[in-house]
Amino acid sequence: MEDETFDETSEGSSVGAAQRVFHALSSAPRRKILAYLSASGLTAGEIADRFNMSKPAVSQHLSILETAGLIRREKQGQFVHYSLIENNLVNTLNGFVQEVCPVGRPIKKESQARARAKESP
Amino acid sequence: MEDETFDETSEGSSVGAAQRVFHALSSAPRRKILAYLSASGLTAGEIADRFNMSKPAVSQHLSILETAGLIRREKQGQFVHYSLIENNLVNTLNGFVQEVCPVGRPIKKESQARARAKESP
DNA sequence: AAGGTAATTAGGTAATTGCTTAATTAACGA
DNA sequence: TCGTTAATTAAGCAATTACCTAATTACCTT
Repeated sequence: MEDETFDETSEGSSVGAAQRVFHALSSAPRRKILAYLSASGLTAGEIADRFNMSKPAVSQHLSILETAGLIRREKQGQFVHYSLIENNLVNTLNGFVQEVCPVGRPIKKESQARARAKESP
Repeated sequence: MEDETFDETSEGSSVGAAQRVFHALSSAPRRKILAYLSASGLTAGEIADRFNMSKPAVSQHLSILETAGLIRREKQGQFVHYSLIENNLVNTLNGFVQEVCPVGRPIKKESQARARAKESP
């Protein structure tokens, strides 16, 4: 059993990757940050400017997203540049859906339906 | 703009569907419940038996999952039968991934890869 | 109607979250 | 080297969460 997705109730080890990802996604500001980064990489300051929230607060959100493996941090001079790592998000969510809705059926169909809807409006 | 996914920062109305789903998923016990229900419907008691947690605690988790539209509650005599609603989960997660990783590309590919992996081991 | 079981609601508490402001670290430019 | 800007770390606080036990509601059986 190479599960890991649901075993994080057991107190044995640290928090588990899936738990980190789902926790990261449970916050509206953090999802909003992901959405911003999906368009282009941004510095911490540029991200903070888009929120009614102190810079340190945004910085914490960024660190949670980074720990979850959803974004990447790159120091460039005095700026810190953040960008999206799509893979972990897609793998985790998809893995979970596969677990809960056995076989790829539902999400594949939905995904295709949505793709069609976007192509032909 | 019929977004709604990221607008829940605005204090206008109540909590927003996506927020409820993501919050519901941020808890390991709740994800575990969904996994149990993916195999078959269960009564509240049968679910509680699978956890080292009081019945009322499990009941709360069930109510959060129900409010998020992820599970369905059906009273059958003195028992309460719970079962999965796949649609909301799939729609929300997929919608979010579409938002963050534009066009259906990544999750569709991943989904297919995983489906293949399960079919031919 | 009485007693038993299933489940939820109510009330309380310790731990965690999500922010704030102040202090610190690091890099740039004159 | 000094002042400025970018970003994080630190410290503190109000509000929320996640659980518990006790009480309640609903239904079934006799």
